[in-house]
Amino acid sequence: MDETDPGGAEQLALVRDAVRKQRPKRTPAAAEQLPIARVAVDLPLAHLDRPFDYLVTQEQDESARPGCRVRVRFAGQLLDGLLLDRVETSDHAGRLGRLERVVSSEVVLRPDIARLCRTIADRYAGTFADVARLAVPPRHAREEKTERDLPTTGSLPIVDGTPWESHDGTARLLDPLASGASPRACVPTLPGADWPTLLAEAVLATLHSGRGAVVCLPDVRDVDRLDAALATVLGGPDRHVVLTAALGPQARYRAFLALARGDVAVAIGNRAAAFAPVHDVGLVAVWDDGDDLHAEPRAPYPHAREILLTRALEADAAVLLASPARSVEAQALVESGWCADIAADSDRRRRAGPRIVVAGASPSAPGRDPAGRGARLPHEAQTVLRESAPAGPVLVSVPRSGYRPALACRTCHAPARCATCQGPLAQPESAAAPACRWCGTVAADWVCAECGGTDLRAPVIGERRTAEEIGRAATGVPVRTSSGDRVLDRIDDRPQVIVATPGAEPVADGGYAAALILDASLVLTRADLRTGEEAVRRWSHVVALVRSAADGGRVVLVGSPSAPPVQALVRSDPIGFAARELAERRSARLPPAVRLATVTGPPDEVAPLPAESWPDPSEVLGPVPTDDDDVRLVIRVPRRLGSALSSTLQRIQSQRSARKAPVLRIRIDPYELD
DNA sequence: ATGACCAATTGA
DNA sequence: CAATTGGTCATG
Repeated sequence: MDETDPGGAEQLALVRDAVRKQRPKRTPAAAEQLPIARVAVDLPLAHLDRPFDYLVTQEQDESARPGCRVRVRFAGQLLDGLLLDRVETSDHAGRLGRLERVVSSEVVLRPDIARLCRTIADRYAGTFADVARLAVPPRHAREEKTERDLPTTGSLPIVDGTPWESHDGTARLLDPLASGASPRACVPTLPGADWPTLLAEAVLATLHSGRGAVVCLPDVRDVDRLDAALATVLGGPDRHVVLTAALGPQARYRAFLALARGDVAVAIGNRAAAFAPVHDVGLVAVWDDGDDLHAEPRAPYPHAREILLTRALEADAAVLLASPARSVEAQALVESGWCADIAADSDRRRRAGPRIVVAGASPSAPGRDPAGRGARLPHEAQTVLRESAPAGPVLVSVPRSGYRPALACRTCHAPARCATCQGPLAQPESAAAPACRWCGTVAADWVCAECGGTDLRAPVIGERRTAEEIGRAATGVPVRTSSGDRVLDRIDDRPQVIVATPGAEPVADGGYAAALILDASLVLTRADLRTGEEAVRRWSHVVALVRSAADGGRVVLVGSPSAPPVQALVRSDPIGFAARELAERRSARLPPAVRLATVTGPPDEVAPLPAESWPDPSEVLGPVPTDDDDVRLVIRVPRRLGSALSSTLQRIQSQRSARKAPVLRIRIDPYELD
């Protein structure tokens, strides 16, 4: 550079000036108090599942609150993050980057919920980011700008507690809840019980202690019923919010914010509500915890019951598991002494329910022989249908929807397959021709691939075809169906027959005069771990909708009288059944008696896993092929080693993700094992 | 994931 | 000898 050139020196000075002006922006003054932000960065990688520290600038000091959303630069790219905490010093040796941006100062992940996410991630061998995604709904900026709703004022209604009297729950649950204690109870609801009011009263009692409540229910219809009951019991619709994915992003975020801001203290919803940011939660409740809808289908597949039980432990809240049946998991909690069993004695149970009888049907050939003893609708069932119909609605429960949902060869009984794609054939409507359920091709001139037969039979009858059959038998009474996407919610007291699939039964205003449970044998032939438990659960829901025997209520179950699930229903003993199931799980070493994990992935990836250092003692089974080209490994350990098993699996995922190996699917205590 | 770095392998 | 590929490491 020529020193005699004044212009050049001037330019250089200008450049230096510009550089100096930029400097303070790159390393701005850090906040005076708690200048370090611990951030959970939204990364899909298991080996980076830990907080990272960033500097909070003075300008960000106000808005960078623990629990808020931030943007950070991580490994060169801009990523979303959740600010977990503000601290004075960092353990990190290197230079810290600054928070790129505080997205909003709205607190969406309080420290207590963050801790819950961490516990659940660890339990299910997943990552914090995956669980936090379940706990924090997507942001809707417009909702954040809307004015804060004023918290509902005015005094709470008095706890009436009427439905709890008959459940022996006033002194054991309602009173402790109202006085600020945290009882834990498993409650089998009585047939005919007004369960939405029962749950709403427990919520009201909790509110009286100055605490909030979270209730998870399996499907939207159950949520709607509790929603209505809460509006009545709490003296208005504003003391609780509904939180389901079905709400749509804006309404969901509005409900979420009302809870997060402390404007509302009660959250109800499906499994998505388990992480609801209710302040000072005093009660967590689950309706019908045995319903598989409570199991989250996204990784790491947590179960709403387990999330809420964990939350109750961490927040010292009360627990209420209510259901007309009893899950094996709930029974295990009762037998371990962790949960009180608030059950009416079996005598009172029987008196509350309808008279239940079993009508025999041949389990080998349901649907055949329409007149004889093996008939799908045997004589006893037809008699009850005819006698009860004038007294009110009759519910007919069938396990399958559709018309003829499965077809087989009349000669050799082989399942009928599509000539084009080998898919299963079904007859979708009364007038329709058989067609493939996979590709839709109409099977015009079907020929059995096994024996050359040309006639089809239906080993399984759906709800539509059943309605058609019953329409012929019960003349003069309207027959309607309720299933799948055409669900009836409520029906009135007039004589009518409702053919419904499990979970789609409408509530009858004055209770059903009678119910027929068809194809019980068909349901019980499935060789699944949960077959019996699931059958008792579904049938118990049907029984709960029927009038008591004193009011003429009757139930006919068509199936084998000797099958244990049928016995449990007839004797009104879902608890005894759950206890026996649990004993069987113990001797078969299956959950919940043990902790079990499945690892699924490509054969080459799963093959080296049996040599891993699993907790001791443990059992490693497989790998065995699954439906697709993957294989599955099963590892089981005693319950006390459950967390050791999870951390081993977490370590395996971390090591794999660090060397860019494909992630394996890991499930802890899966709902079913195929 | 993304990028940096290093070492081994491959090709002209 | 350069170019390419593959493994390891760190990311605040």
